[in-house]
Amino acid sequence: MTSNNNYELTEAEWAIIQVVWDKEPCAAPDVQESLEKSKKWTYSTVKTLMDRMATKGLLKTEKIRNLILYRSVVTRKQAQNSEIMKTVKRAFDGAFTPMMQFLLDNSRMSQEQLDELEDLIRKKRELKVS
Amino acid sequence: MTSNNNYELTEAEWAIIQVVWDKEPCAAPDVQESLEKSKKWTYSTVKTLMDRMATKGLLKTEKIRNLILYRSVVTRKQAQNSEIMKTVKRAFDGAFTPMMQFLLDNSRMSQEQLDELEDLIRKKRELKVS
DNA sequence: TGACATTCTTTACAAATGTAGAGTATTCTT
DNA sequence: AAGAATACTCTACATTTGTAAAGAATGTCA
Repeated sequence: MTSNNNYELTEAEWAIIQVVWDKEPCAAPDVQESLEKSKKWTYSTVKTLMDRMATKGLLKTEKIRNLILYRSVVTRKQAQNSEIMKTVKRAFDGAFTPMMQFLLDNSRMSQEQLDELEDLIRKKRELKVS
Repeated sequence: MTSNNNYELTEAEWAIIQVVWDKEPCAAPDVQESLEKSKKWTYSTVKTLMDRMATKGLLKTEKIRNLILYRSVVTRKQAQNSEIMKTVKRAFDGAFTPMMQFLLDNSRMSQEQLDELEDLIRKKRELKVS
């Protein structure tokens, strides 16, 4: 596993790939429409972004007649992971626990969310033991 | 509290401000020396970055004779917070718990770290109750 | 006071990112 | 088949980010 496990997406790329994950395979006009509300990008803009993403290897394409279908290459999980890694490296000197701590200290979480979290920890523990 | 609670730093800016937090007030040559090992930036580069940061309001300056002292304007905590916010918004649709879950699932944490975490949760609970 | 050292200022330039217009090719519809 | 609609390609341009050279200003020391 010496693969390049790093997939950094820009802000705009995040917006795009979210839609792709949701609807792939999909064409550029689809994506443009989906984002019409939130971003106000023209077709041109979306298409340019998507093609750049394909060049970068974030998306792959398949041409069917006059239509180009896009699919994701990186999974949501991979992208999330890269994003978190970037943050923990930049802002927490690479240390996870301080980052978690920060999250706990600074996010207002409901009783239920705290329960959930404890549960997750418990499960993680069990995995470790077995 | 309608203040602009958003301080996004670039990669390079993170490197710089970490040093500033450590040694402020400090001058550009100091920072350059501190980063000599990790980054291989020339004085020019560092100085340019710092001045841009001052323009953006990330740092402030005070001129003493021929020396310009820099200080941080945003605290580490603020910057960390912005960084995390960015990630949670981009990659987790703004939802904290899924992000935590992701962290738990995907980071290998030691037994001790899990203990620590549980402890933090407990403390958080107590705060809520009281 | 002249030479050296230090720090600053100005300017520049390439790559990445965000944004999109104009024109072309293809397909559909009547 | 011609016009309308759709999707694509090519080109462009401003801003931000990373990186730094060249030269001016200031301070220091013999």
